[in-house]
Amino acid sequence: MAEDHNVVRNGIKSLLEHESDMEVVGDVSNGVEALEAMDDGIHPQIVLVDLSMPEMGGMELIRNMSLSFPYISPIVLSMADHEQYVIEAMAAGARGYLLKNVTQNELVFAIRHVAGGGQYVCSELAIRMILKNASLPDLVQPDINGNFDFTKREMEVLKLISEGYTNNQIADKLFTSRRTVEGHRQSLIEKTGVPNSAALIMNSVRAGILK
Amino acid sequence: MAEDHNVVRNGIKSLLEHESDMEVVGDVSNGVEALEAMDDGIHPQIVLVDLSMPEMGGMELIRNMSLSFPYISPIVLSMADHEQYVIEAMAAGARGYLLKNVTQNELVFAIRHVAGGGQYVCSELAIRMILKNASLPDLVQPDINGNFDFTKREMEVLKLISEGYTNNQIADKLFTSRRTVEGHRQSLIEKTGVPNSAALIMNSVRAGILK
DNA sequence: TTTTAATCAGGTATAAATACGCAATGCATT
DNA sequence: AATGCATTGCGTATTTATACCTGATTAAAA
Repeated sequence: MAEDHNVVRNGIKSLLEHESDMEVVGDVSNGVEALEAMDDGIHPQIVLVDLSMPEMGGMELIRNMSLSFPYISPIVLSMADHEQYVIEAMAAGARGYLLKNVTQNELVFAIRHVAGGGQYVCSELAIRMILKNASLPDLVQPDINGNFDFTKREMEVLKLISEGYTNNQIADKLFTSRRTVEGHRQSLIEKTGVPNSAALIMNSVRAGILK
Repeated sequence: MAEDHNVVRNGIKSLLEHESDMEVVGDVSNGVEALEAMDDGIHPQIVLVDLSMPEMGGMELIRNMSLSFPYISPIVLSMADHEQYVIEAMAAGARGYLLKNVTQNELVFAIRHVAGGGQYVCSELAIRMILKNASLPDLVQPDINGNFDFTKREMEVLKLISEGYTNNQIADKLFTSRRTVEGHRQSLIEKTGVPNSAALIMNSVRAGILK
């Protein structure tokens, strides 16, 4: 555990020690101490990391850890419920992100889940982010899609083109002939009024047809 | 439980009955039967709902439930990992969404969490949706794609490629030779580790390099 | 100062895409 | 029954892209 508030640290510590399959092998109050402990051979499966700590904060600790000790999984345990932090932390190498108001059950589950190789964001944050970020695309895209009318087959071909497959490879995947795929490709290009496949992809992404 | 595959239903059922605080009070194989059971007075705290069922599917069941039995919490348990389904289901009134490949631990935790008034989306889906829909361009993608450092010239060429120009046309615009442009194009493709220009564009847009 | 990286450029060869014309099938709508 | 449309498929020709190789110049970094 890396957490600068003693009360919090000890509270969570005693909480976890009640779990028969968990053991707190070290607790430090900032990132520098955490790295020192790991250099000294303390290599836990999981490190619970607070974001705001003196000396070296949690984000920097995670970045350092993922370079030096990639097999140790950091889980952020923070009060900061800014969604950007979640993204940033996960990008930096965190395997989980928990708010400090999670229940004991969720904390324990998250630790086991990450220890088992999973990733976890606490449900409160996850739900909020999902409903917030995903509601727009759902409403916007159907409208944008309306302007183009690609057929099902053309959509399949379009997707495979965007993934870099050649006409021959696409033909194999769709169990049809190269010439047919060529036909679909051309019809895609004609419909979008674009000179070639690169521009077709660009256009389709902009129009929200490709994700 | 509302699930049309007997084996699945019975498997999960026996799984849950091992939990001392859980009891399966009814199991049906489609939405109509589920509503009938509730009309007959069977009012569980939680209903595990499969999306694809005959007669009445899970989505419709959830919509009906949230009108007639708002105090019963539906949790989707489905193989469908389309992200739109998550949004749709939650909007329809589901309090949770689980993929069928969740671990027993996660299933049990999710049920308790929802029973306690929370909402839950299984971590696999949650993580995927969060990282995908949030501002990937700035934070996540650079880490995933790693070695994206295109030079100024490469960026110019990349932009022109995305606009559909051929190597020759690009050469004219940049007052250089076709061969040089070809070189830049290849280096772009190599750096991104992608097979051709269409995939290059797709990748660059996703990474937020092209806008 | 040596080295690295970017930009430039040519050669050669193959693979792939683009452009055009043509036509049969199946499927749904009118 | 007829119409439109999607899907399928072939042939031919040209253009473009891709995959290798090579090397020169310049500017910045080690």
